[in-house]
Amino acid sequence: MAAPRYRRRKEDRPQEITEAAFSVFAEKGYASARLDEVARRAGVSKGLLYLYFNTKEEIFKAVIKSVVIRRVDALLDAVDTTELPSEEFIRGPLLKFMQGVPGSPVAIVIRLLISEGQRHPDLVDYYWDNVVSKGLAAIGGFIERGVARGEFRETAVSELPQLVIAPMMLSMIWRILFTKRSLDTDKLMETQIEMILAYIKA
Amino acid sequence: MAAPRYRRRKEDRPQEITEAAFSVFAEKGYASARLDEVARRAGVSKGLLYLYFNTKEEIFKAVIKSVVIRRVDALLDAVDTTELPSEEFIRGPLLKFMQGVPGSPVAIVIRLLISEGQRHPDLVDYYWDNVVSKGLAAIGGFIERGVARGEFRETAVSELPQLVIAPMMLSMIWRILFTKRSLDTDKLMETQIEMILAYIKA
DNA sequence: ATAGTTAATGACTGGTAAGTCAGCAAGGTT
DNA sequence: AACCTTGCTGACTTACCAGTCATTAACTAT
Repeated sequence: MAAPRYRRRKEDRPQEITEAAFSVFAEKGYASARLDEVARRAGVSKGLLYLYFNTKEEIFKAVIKSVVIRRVDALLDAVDTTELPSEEFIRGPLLKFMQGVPGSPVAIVIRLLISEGQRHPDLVDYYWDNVVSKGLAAIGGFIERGVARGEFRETAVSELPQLVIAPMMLSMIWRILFTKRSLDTDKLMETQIEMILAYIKA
Repeated sequence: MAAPRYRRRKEDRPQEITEAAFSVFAEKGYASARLDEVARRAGVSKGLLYLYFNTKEEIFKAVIKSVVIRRVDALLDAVDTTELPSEEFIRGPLLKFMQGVPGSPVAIVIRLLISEGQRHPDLVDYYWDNVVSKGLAAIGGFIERGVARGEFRETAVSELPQLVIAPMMLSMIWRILFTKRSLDTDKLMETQIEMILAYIKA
């Protein structure tokens, strides 16, 4: 007896589709991504996509959200529960976290958002609410905690946690555009951290 | 006698077309931009586009190049000819230049390159050669000059001029994605400059 | 004026890809 | 085994848009 031509796996399909879609969007961007290609990589027919999602845009949003949902909480928890002095936490776990971002799926999401954000403002809001605002608040709050403890002095950095992540952003863009040209992105971020610490230390 | 339906203006057309195309690409991105719309905004027929350019891609490249060609040289000249001490030049003209970038067409070009760069590597090379490598070399060389003069000490910053422009990159991305959320991008860049100067001053 | 040159038009074509749907078959039910 | 439900298929439809080209008309030269 022949193997069945397909298996019914209702539970697994959505994730398989979003994973395939992520890889296609990552390579092609939203507009140039072909749903036929998504279906092919997911090992299903194109029609099946439309049983789980209504439009290409809906697939896109599901992809973004599926990537965002993971990860961020790890950092937030660490910030809340760490026993380390502020300076050591910043030099250690925070720096390591930042250094991991440019090579992670988050970088691809950022690129997709930069490209398509204007036409999907609700997605941008979602990303803001779940990643950016939380992340910045965590870093900012952490610095303020250091100030309250007398470890740091009061500087503009308290209100500009973006300074901490700026080299991370540049590293992401660099990798997207200038893979060929070498740049020690780890050292870039490390140096920024050293500079900030030297600047704010009491 | 009736006004003519159109005027023949061979000299002006290419620029008019690239300006119209820039505005459409800025709003829609490359893939979603419609050449009918470009023609409409340029006040010409679609067929005319193809008398001056062979493909949509060629128009895109002309747009990028037309924006890049301007501007950069101003900074480079200033770097070469300034009489100011390094620290004052960095605090003054260099900071002002950087603060102007996120609101300029350069920011839109960056967005287009982030979106489309993977499929137009020659454009990325062009941008690298004419903007990024020159700009970074100028900043890096300027810092090294300060070191040579004894104004600055030797630090990792000499090999990482990207640190200077990182907040500028973040500011561009911020404006693209999070226009609604306020951020004092001028102060962000200013603080970074202060921090770097404090860090590298002899 | 007249003829010649070429900038410019706009209806058309061909290819492409999102989205549809009638039928099929996997797997459960009795 | 016969029947039913529904996950799944893939050929099809429809709309759109980059790129074409036969035609028109603005300008030039004589």
